Amino acid sequence: MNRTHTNGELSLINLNETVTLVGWVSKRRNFGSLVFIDLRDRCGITQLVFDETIAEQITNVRNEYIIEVTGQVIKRKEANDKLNTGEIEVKVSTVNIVNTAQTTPLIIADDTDALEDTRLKYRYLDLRRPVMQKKLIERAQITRTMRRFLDDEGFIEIETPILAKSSPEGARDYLVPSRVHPGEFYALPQSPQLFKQLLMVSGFERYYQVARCFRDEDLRADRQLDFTQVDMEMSFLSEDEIRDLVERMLKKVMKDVKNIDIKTPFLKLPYDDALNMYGSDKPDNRFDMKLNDVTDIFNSSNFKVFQDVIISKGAIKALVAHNQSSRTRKEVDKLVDLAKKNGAKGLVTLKYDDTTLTSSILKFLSEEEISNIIERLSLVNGDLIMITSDKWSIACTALGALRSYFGKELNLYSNDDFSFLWVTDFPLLEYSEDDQRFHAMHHPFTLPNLSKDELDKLDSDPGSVKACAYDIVLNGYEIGGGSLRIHDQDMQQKMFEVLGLSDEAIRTKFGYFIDAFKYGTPPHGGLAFGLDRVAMILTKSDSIRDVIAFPKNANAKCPMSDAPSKVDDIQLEELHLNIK
RNA sequence: GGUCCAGUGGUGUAGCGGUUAACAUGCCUCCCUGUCACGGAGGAGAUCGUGGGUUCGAUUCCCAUCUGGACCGCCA
Repeated sequence: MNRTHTNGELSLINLNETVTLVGWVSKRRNFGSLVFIDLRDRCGITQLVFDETIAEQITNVRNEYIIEVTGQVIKRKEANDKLNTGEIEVKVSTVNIVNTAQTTPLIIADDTDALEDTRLKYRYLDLRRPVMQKKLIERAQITRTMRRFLDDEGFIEIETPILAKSSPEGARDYLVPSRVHPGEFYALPQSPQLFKQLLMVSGFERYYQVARCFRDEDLRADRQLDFTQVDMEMSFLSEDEIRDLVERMLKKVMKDVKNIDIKTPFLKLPYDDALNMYGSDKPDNRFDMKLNDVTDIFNSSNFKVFQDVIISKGAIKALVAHNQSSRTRKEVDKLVDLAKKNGAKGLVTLKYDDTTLTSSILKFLSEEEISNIIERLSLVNGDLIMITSDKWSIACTALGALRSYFGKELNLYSNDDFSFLWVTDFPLLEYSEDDQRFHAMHHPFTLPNLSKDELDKLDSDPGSVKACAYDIVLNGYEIGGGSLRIHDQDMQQKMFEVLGLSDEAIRTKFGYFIDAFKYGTPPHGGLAFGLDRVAMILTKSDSIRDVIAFPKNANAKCPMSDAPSKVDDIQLEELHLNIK
């Protein structure tokens, strides 16, 4: 096609030029012998004018037809300042209908009224909407900027296998049956973790990959079955050096993609502080409203609930919401439900009006406790106080959920703000009541923050050991995480033991990995970004699905292609599979 | 696995024991030379997700089921 311009670029500079445009008919406005058509392509919209000499030729043209037109660029009588091309229009002299279109099941416009289910079923039409195109284009800009930055910093882009070995620690694996080896399976990678560490053993020093990863777990607004990580690994760098490099990369991304200058270095918040202050290991610090610890106030409380927690060495945490004391019983009950949903056994609420505390539990509290609360929480009239008591981490996260709720409900932050921070000093291990053993909080290759002669702490008090691990958080989302890795084979062996893996299990699952460490493994570490989440936040989308071209729905299905689907018996037979 | 919410013309919603099932938009026909969410006149289009129950009567109430969404569990 001989188009001379896209639909987003013509302006008064092109006045009187003869141009040829192609595109989709976005809208037609008919005045009988005078017709306007908004012609759309990925670059924008240009208004076409058909006068009485040619209007007849397009009487059958409908929305989403593709037409090719040639005409003269003329100045509009009245400009449309909503369009880049709003000062001009093209007076059409010849028109060619390139293709017709049925009426679309959804309106191809930014403010379509279709529900997401319909949009996903006709995703190819949904993606025609300029707003969706902008999101995917912005995502591509993010990836491009990251690639360029990493290339410039001496990173090598290396692809690792999609068909890999199953290592059932962590998320559930997607399995792929082997035709050649009956009864054996590949696993799709949850991340390229082991491969990238082996690339460090190989001596590439700096690796990255825009890697597809797969986890067979239930979906959420910010979680898909297959997703993309910008995966990086580096040798001979300290934690601080890695974080510095990542900060420079994000600074460049924010500048190139959003034209926003962000401040570096980012705030570094140890895990314990994040939980204590924000009730989350991925705090949104665009607004303040911090949690308060009030455990000591109730050290000798007569209130049974608090007593029990004191005895079991739990914590009592309080959250204060200003100007919320007028909430109705029903509204407060909603808050209690929200706290319970997030792990709390209950929630005590108090109101502070006319310099007086009121609450259903007031009768259990001493004068001293009451005055201590007022002082500790610096209460002012109109405050609503929420207190919960439990195991430290549960008390924190339950109130953290309430904090998030208020942040959103009361518009305590602006969506134009982008607040990055690091969460550091994660616990190395967390105890699983279900399995009666410790699990790696990050993964089993994370370097414990211990000197070599402190290693016995892994046996004596494993829960207290911190990891050389760090998450990068943006506006309350974990957008990336990483760690220094174990590079010493004895240490790695020790880790596996602590995690309760038998020698045999270690051998079959990670034998090749352990072996590699015998041949001179450099100190190394890295980080992986959740590209989808980064794109979601930067494009101000509500769901990760908006920045993925063809996502699955919450039920792990593709409404468009209907995947997953049944397969032929012959295929199953070839794969030596029987479906029960 | 669990909790909550929603299924009504193509699309998005209203109605919530008796309605000619309403509105917006889209679609079709006609009129219109300055619109850009064009305007005007007319028209077609819905077994109210499915199955059962209560009732003289169910789109409306109840139960089950299916579908979709949010969240919890889960996501090293």
